Amino acid sequence: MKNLEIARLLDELADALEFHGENPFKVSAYRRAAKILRDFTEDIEVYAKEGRLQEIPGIGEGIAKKIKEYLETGKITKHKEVISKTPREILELLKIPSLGPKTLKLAHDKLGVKNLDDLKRVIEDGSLARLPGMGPKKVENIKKGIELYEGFTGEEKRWQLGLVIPVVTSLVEEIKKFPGVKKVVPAGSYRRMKETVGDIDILCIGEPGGEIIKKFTELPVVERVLACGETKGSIIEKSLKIQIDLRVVPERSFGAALQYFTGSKAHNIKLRTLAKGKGYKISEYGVFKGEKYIAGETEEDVYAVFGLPWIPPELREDRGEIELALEGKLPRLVEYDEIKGDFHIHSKYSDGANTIEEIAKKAEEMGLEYIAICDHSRSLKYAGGLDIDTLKRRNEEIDRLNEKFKIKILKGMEVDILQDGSLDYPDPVLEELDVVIAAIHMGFKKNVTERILAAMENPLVDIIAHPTGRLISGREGYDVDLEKIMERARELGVALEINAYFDR
DNA sequence: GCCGTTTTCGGCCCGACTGTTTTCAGTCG
Ligand SMILES: Nc1nc2c(ncn2[C@H]2C[C@H](O)[C@@H](COP(=O)(O)OP(=O)(O)OP(=O)(O)O)O2)c(=O)[nH]1
Ligand SMILES: [Mg+2]
Ligand SMILES: [Mg+2]
Ligand SMILES: [Zn+2]
Repeated sequence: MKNLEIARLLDELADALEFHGENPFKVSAYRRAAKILRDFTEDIEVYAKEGRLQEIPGIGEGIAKKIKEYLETGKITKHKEVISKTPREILELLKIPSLGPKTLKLAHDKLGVKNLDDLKRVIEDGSLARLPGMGPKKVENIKKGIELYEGFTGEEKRWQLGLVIPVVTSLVEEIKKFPGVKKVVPAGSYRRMKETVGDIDILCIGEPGGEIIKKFTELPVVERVLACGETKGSIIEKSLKIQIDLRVVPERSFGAALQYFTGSKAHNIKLRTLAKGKGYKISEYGVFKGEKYIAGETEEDVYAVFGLPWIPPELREDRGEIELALEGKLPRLVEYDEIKGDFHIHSKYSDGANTIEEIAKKAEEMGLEYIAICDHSRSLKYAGGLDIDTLKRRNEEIDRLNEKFKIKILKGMEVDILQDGSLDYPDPVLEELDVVIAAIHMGFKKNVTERILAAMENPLVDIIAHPTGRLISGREGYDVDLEKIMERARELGVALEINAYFDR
């Protein structure tokens, strides 16, 4: 699939055009198209072949032509042209916080800055600070930006959602203790439950101009203060070196502000444009008609002004959710309280963190009806895979615990699919189990589709674990024909796992 | 560059923080 390659080129074209001072709306149009391609789940080449590119909102005549050109020739002439008159390393410098396209262009035109070393030189010799509109403080901020930039390694840094949860939870508790704070909630990509987050966004109710932001920037977890104003502040947090943005609004704006701060940006722009068309204005302070405040206390109120139901944050990506909401056709999402059990739990017998008893207790507290303990099988040595005797002992322990607990504890295993497609235990061992998950953990490149298909043919196999094999910010998925696997799984009644662990 | 039951031209979301300004530009959310 060439979606990502094309997205990268369009983004680079946008950066270069912006550097050269092109119309900002044109620049946005390229960026928007790049994002659409990056989020596109189908192969753009198929769309191109069928002549349907312009059916995609945000892709018009010009960009459709460029996509076709790339698919046919492997390049985009316009991109080549613009890049050829742009110094090779200069666009990279746009990643430096507080250095944007205008300043960069100025430094390039007036001082001949072409790369990071040039930039550092004009900072040190004072020439950057003497340019019109520049001054010592701006230069100091760019200098700090360079330090941050050199701290990121290579690509834009993002954090797995599960890794930031403890930081967010404890921070929210800290902020709740500030005087004058009524409510504190996480927003941004964290609330939208994205796989990874680029920062942490937190909203609170309080009086603007109070001490809240100042206190936030003085917390012990603060490594560096990036901004500190009346209604918002930004810091870098010590343990993860992640940026945290705090926004403060009054109570009557809480819903509008939560809507704004939850995003996504594209969702906000779509909603605000819709409002504007109907003669309203939406900001983080509320919905307004002229000067008049119409709504803003809750998110429901804000959406309701436009005849929309409340839209779950997980859907707010401008991927058609606003159109569906308008038609009253939003999909119903599975809620936590609908989850009846968990089929994939590792215990201390293999690489889990807890004993089966501890797990059962916790699961009962969570209101689950059943759990399946599915430890790793014997070949997976690095994850404490169980030999047949240990498995037997573990099963006996589960029998004993089932007498003690109300919750049903199932005997399961996550059995490795070996290189030849056979399973890691003989059938008589599998027959002792209530649940058999089959999974590939070794040989990701070798005949994955065939091996999974072979494993599914065994009538003792109930579930295929993590069928894509991807690790979020770790590893591309297996080279696997998922459609083939889905088709056969349906025929055989084998379940395909949706693994919700935060790096899967 | 994209887009359109008020438009095929002329708009394109809206606001905070900072530094450099004497009324605003740049950067960011
Ligand atoms: N209306 C509007 N809202 C924005 C804009 N940029 C950001 N926001 C809102 C929506 C975002 O979800 C929210 C937080 O901004 P972030 O830059 O932290 O983005 P977000 O958390 O969505 O993604 P991230 O994982 O941090 O990259 O602020 C913008 O240009 N316009
Ligand atoms: Mg964010
Ligand atoms: Mg943010
Ligand atoms: Zn596994």
